[in-house]
Amino acid sequence: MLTINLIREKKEFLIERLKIKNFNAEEIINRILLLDSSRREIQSKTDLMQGEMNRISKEIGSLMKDGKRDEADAAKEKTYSLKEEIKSLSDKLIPIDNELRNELIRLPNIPHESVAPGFGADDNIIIREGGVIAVLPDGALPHWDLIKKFDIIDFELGIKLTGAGFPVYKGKGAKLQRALISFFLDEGEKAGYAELMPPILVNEDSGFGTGQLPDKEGQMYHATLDNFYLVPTAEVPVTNVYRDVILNAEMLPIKNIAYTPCFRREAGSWGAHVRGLNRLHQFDKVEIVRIAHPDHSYESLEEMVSHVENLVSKLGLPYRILRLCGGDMSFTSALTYDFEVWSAAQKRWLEVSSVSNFESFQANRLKCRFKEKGEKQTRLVHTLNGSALALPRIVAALLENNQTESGIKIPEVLIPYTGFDLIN
RNA sequence: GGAGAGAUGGCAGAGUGGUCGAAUGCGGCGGUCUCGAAAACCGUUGUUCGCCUUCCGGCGAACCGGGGGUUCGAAUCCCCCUCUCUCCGCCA
Repeated sequence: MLTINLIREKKEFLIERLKIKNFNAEEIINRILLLDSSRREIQSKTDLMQGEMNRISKEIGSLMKDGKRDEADAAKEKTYSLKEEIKSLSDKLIPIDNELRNELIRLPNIPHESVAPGFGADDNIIIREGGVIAVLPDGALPHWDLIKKFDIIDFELGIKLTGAGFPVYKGKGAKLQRALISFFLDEGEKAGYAELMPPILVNEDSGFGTGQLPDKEGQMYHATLDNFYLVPTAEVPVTNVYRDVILNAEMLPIKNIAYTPCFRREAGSWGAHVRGLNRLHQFDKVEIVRIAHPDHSYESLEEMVSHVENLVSKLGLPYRILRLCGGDMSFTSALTYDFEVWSAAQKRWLEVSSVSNFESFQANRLKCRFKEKGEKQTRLVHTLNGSALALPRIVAALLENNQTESGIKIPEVLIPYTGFDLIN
């Protein structure tokens, strides 16, 4: 959610910038400014009247104390009409406040100045590539055949237990999951991220804080009996740790890392390219989250990108980093880098991480602020997060890229975690 | 699941209708003292909104779990909701 101050001060700038996200904000912003000015007008009036009311009430109090009943009664007379006016004014304020809020949450975050215009994946800009794209031998298999061949992930069994998109990991497949999670967490810890293991069910306030609610509720599984949502990413519980919190500037940046399973309904997004591990309803992911000082959040973003880059290169996967164009960025993001790894048998790039700076957009919803030492004024923090990393497509790429005649070779860095160096 | 108790400022904890935004203690910040520190003493100490102000700031309103009500006036009375704790039951 953008702050009302920014909208008041930089209307034209906002309208221009939001065009980069292919969003026409003019109408909404005009409506917001109109609502805002009537809100303030009513607020000023009611404040004045309420002040008068408070004065009279105090007066009545002291008159009563002095036993001047008649004068007190006369003062009471004065309050009746005043009270009615206040009531009718504040009744007017309620729908205005509600509409203002509803309009405010419809505005997407403004893209960073480096974000290029565009409509989709084709307009994203490759900013860096790394690793070597291996040439596979004849007869190389896509990962959905490999997992059957080695019996390490069972989709049919998952369908029996739950439904499509809930695979069962078996044997070395299960152990590979554990190994990757531990590896990612350990690398994060080395880079100074403090680990959290949060709940994977969250309440409505948390869903609102990070921007999943109210608009994207169809993407989350909803436990209606208790009104909890299954987390689509650890971003939700971890970022909400800092909801309604005022931090000291010296505490920034806060760096957290968390592993959680992630649950996504993916309603309507099933189509081509979703075979095997490419898209699941439940998957594992390690997420890094930062709460940063607004003056330094882009340094944080760069550090997070380097961290993720380090992970994929340690795993020996060919990768590329994209800066998303305006049209491909999420509603809440100001700048997003996507990481893709090369899937040798599918011959396509698979997205394995998305690292974003939300600037103060989430912080404003979360009411996460900080105070500079000695300052009275609070400011909104910047929030950032990134996958480091999401497992399924990493596994897909590892299986496909590392297949040999004798089996699938485990990357060097994972062997201490798996305890084996070959899946065969 | 059954029975009871409670929710007050960063924390602890008073306050049952009239200067209560809220006693007191702790903590935090500033100062005195000190070579320095501790102790002691003095001062200060929340958030949001609105109006005014070039800055510092000033004035007003709201906030005592959330929402509604009674009243000239509510932390205090009434109703609803949420959450927490204790005991019993069940249980990884």
